[in-house]
Amino acid sequence: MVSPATLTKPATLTKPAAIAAPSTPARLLASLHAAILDWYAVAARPLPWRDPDTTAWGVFVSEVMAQQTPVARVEPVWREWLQRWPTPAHLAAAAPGEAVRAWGRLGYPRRALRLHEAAQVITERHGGQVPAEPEELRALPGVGEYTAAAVACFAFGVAVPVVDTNVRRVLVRLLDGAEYAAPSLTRAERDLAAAALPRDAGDAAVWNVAVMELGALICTARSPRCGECPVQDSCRWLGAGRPAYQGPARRGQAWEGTDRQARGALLQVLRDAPGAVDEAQLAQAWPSEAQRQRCLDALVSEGLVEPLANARFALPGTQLE
DNA sequence: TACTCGTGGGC
DNA sequence: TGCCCAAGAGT
Repeated sequence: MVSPATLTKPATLTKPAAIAAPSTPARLLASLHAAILDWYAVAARPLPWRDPDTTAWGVFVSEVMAQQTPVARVEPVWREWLQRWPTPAHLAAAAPGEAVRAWGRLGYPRRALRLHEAAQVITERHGGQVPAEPEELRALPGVGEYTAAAVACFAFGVAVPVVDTNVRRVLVRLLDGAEYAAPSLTRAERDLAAAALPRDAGDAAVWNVAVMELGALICTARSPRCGECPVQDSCRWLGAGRPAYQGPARRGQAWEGTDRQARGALLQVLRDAPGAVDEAQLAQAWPSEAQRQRCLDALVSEGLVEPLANARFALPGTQLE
């Protein structure tokens, strides 16, 4: 394989690399592979979607649910979904509002809607089978670069780099010596992840999930357990004395009084009601009228809420007679 | 690119 | 205790 560092581009298109991709010697890379794969073999959590019997659909659902949501919270909801909708066709046949309701409190409920849309596309255009190629997966609603790679790799064994927030943090600490990765995924990080991928396809699939697991359990964002890390002796960040992050300041997510809080309150009312709700019930959940109207309009236009007659509302396709 | 989009647990 | 952040995607 050609080292990314040897690829040449016109100077005008070359951006400064957030990560100075070190041309990691093959010998060091091999020892990192062995240490992390060995660690994963004994430390991996028994997540149900890692079971060899789990279908590609099960993997797909788990990856969408885990977007920005801790996996510990995903597990019980995932079990309910797979029992209720064991194939894409089962979900596609359900009302979209039922997907939103069954999403529960995982957050970002538009993911439930997109998962429902993806199930319809898979059913109608892919013969009910989750596609195996990253490019086909990427075309499905709610599937971005990460999820496409994750499903291709974990469900079908396709040897592509899988780069999530855990992988980014592990690689930047281990190989670049920084505490945190840049705010957004850079070209240099993609190159680094590709260069770090084991050549053996079988090892590559396990490597991806193993690095993710290392980031989730050991190389955590807040309080990394460096003393338990299988590659602590090779870590540039630890070796440098764990220097503090020097990049652009991360802005916190405002919450109190935001539209996100309002939308969450409104949708909770609709999730918890068996059928339609009226204006008064929504007003009780969010008294500010202007903001309530704005958020309700947005929820309707996004397809998360269905307006009914007489100023009543319901989850889409779920209103009772 | 920068911003929006939920929710809850750990430190 | 409040703040940070979690297997990102869409615009």
